[in-house]
Amino acid sequence: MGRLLNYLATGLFCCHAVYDGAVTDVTSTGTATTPTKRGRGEKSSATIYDIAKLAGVNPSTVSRALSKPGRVSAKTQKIIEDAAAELNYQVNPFARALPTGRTQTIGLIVADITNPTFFDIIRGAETTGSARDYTLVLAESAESPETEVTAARRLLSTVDGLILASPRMDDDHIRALAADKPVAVINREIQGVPCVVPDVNKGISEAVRSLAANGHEKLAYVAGPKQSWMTARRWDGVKAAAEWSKLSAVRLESSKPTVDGGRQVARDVLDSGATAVITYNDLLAIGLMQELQAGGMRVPDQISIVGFDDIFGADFTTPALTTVRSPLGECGTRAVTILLDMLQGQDAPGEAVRVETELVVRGSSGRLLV
Amino acid sequence: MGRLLNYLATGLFCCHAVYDGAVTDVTSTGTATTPTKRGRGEKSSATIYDIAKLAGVNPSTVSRALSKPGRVSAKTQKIIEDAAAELNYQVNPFARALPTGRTQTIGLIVADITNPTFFDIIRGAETTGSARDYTLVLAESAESPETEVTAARRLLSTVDGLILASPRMDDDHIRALAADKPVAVINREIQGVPCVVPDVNKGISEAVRSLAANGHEKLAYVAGPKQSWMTARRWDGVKAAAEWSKLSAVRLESSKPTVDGGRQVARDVLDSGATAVITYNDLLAIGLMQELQAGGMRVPDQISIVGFDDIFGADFTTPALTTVRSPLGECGTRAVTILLDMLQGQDAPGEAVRVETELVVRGSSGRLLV
DNA sequence: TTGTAGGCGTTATCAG
DNA sequence: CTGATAACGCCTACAA
Repeated sequence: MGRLLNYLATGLFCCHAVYDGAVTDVTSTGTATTPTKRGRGEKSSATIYDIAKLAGVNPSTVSRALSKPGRVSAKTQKIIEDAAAELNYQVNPFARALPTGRTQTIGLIVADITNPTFFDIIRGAETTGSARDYTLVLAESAESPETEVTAARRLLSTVDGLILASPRMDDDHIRALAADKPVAVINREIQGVPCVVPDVNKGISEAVRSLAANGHEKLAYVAGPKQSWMTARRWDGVKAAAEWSKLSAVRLESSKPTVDGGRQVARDVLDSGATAVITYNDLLAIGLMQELQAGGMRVPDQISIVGFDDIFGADFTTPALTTVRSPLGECGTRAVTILLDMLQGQDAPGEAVRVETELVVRGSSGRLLV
Repeated sequence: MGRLLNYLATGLFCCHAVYDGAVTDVTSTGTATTPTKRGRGEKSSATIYDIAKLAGVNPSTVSRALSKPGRVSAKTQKIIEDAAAELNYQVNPFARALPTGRTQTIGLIVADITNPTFFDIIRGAETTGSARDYTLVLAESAESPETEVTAARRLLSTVDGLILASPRMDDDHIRALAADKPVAVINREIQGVPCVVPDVNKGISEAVRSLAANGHEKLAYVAGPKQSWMTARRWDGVKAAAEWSKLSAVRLESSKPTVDGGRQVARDVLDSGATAVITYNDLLAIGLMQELQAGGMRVPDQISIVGFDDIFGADFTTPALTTVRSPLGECGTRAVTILLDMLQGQDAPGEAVRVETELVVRGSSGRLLV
């Protein structure tokens, strides 16, 4: 029954009119040597056949003129363009995609649309994509590896290339996708697949050094989701930098990488005795800070907090959040660029593209006032 | 030259292999009565022809079995499904879209991806869309009416329905789009087009009443972009509520509806002598609050600030922002629902769908301490 | 340079 | 219930 309604609904589409007409035509002409659809008063978009008729040339010539200018005499070119303009012709992307395989779209899959981390990536991708005339198709995996593969497979068949932001599925799945069509990965490094990865080391060592310089000796790292490739990288970075700066570092787990998760981990942070905390992301940092402040702690006098990413809103807090900024927007941009370059035949970059992270010092970190 | 590269790039696509083979086939068979593409070892997705061959039935039967189950005998149905599974068949959405007109996608155009207001809308739309098996296609208009029409036209030809969030183009353009395909508008009301609009009155009157109850007598409204339909509605609401509560209300202009714009308008706010401010959106409120606090004002003791929307991060500030919440996510959801219902043949709702706004009292508003 | 004639994968019509 | 077969709109060898 849903089906029926579904079917009737096509009445809303312009092309339905075509059908009605086409049927009549066929019964009368038999062999449709003249695929001419005559004017159904409506707006139902014009085809290259309409243009051809109006310009007095063959449809194929129209196709050539419109898709690869230069393969047609300047004169007919103009005639055709004028006709196209007059009918305000628009290519039918689907019809073009069929023989061509190209859709002028790129897909982006994010783990969680709710997470502001991805906002910048989305924006970066949309902006640089549409600058090169590509449309962005968005999907979310809801942090589930399974949903992610499904969504990826579905998308992959409709787009020219796919971007996976912080993917949760395993490496092999990703490689399988990449074997089909150009794929770029953000926030994770996978051999043989083009990746854009913030290089956490610079930012982290800046952060740890700054903390050490401010008299901190005991550091805690609040980790993110276990499946996250990044949470491990960041912890590695923190460990290494701490060692180098002769700080002790302890790793704490969070239930989820959100403001709420941050609140919940406050107890553990306190118990750990650390005077400085670096969190897996800004959300955790913000939640943690709120909870600690609510408990009477003074930030940064008694405890310093450093977040990660510099998401939208990180500077809304009081004190504003010190954080290791990942150029998320740039990641989106770079990923799209890589994809489009591959689409033009260029090789994928041999190894992961690294974008710099940097410490953004704001109010939530500073000297320890015993 | 870019063209050439472009062309070569198709080698990356699975379907290129089909071409190579097809060409060979044609030269040998002449009339392609057997459109059979034989196995090109690759993964290049299977077609209903492959299934048909494997199942020993006609392609058209496969099509029926797969698209509208029930029009085929239970037995063959199963055979076909098994075959499809074995070849892990996936429909080609483009091929399907061509005769059908349906693409299983809906488009969403936002004025500014940068603006967190839209994040919730995007999320709501993506979520409820994909729950009903629709994919979201995203585009931005960069606040420009022209870009918006262009993007809209381009999108419209590729999607089943279109959502316009806070559109900047004029009513007639929108009606024209709506005449072609189902269109839903968020944050603006247009006769004859399905709209989802937060009903500001409830939230605003709550806000103004609360302000009045706290001893405020002079109110300022910081307006948003001139082209924004909403900025006018909100000002209307504020004026009316103020009158009702016997407050004086003055309208101030902002340069842009951002944190920065909020900072810049601080001077005017001070000069106005108002002790309470309602801003067009949260961003303005946050910027304004930061600037006032930087200048030594105490919020809310000396001045109360009320934002609009309750965007992500509105509660990161100190004091947390009091704001009139618009259920943006719900707007996205509702818009998609309307669209999909229309796609199923239901009528568009006769008049604008109103979603409730409500005052969220947090720390930035309160009693005036002279 | 332009016209001719398939074919891309699906759906839909019309016989059987 | 199932098989042919013609569209859908566009692209591209190949021939003229």
